[in-house]
Amino acid sequence: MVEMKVLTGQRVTSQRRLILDILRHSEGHLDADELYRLAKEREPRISLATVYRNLNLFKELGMVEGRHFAEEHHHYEVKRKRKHHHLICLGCGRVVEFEYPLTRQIKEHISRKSGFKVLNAEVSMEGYCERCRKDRE
Amino acid sequence: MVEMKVLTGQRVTSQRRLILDILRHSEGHLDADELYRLAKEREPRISLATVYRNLNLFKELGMVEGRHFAEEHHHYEVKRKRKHHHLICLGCGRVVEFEYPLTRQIKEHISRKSGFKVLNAEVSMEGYCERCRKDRE
DNA sequence: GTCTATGCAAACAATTTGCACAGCG
DNA sequence: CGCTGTGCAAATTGTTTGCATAGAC
Repeated sequence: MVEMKVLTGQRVTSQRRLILDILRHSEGHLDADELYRLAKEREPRISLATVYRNLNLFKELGMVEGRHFAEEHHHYEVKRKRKHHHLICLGCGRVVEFEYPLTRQIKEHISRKSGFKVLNAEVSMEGYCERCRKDRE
Repeated sequence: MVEMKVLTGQRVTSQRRLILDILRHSEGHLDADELYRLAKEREPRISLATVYRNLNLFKELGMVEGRHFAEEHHHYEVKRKRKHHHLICLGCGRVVEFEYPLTRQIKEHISRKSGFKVLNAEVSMEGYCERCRKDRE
């Protein structure tokens, strides 16, 4: 199982396969509880503790990232190769991803000014999505 | 008291003055607990509930913003006029602010592509600060 | 004096942990 | 068949709430 390559040393259990599978097919933005709900549909005996334990494991292994968006949105997403940013709708809470090459120049500028070694840069934008914008009129 | 102007309708209590004062003099990045600790130094009878209640009040009034940085950093900061971004040190957790004019072009580009009405854009970068970088060698 | 804000303790919500058993390797 | 992962329930942590009293206006 190719996707399990990262689990070296760790055991590949049905629960772990299930959790990863859900994350992979979920457009990437789920909180622990939604994930638990979805997992129970397929495997009713799974426990919430297992979901948390494995999310933490996957984070440590670098397969999954936790994100804390503005107020009350703790999400998890599978790491992908292409770096992407986030758009958060203030109306419905929906999170949309977008790609944008955050220019090397910005990072270099900041590194120079701050003394930080910048590894990672992420933009998040807030606003209203098309649907919510219409609803607000 | 000029700084209290925003508290229209609300009462100006010693606790509220204290909390705002601490936030204002703290370089802006504190979590609820640190704030509580600092407040108790000056006013030992203050309660944690009061800290939370007032942080929420200040947020509603738009005087203070809550931020959730990568893993386990729920901070509050007083809103200032100049828009700024954040640099988070993966070593020591320190948060440093920087200014950078996030060009209107980026926002417009995104708005067009996504249908979102973008109100707000923020960059956060992760890396290692000068000190931690040296420690890691 | 009235009515909002506070302290305290109890309630809640989200996440973590201890233990005995299940099941991967 | 040994040892890691799981389910369950209890523990912990972060935040909110109800109630009687203090104190701003």
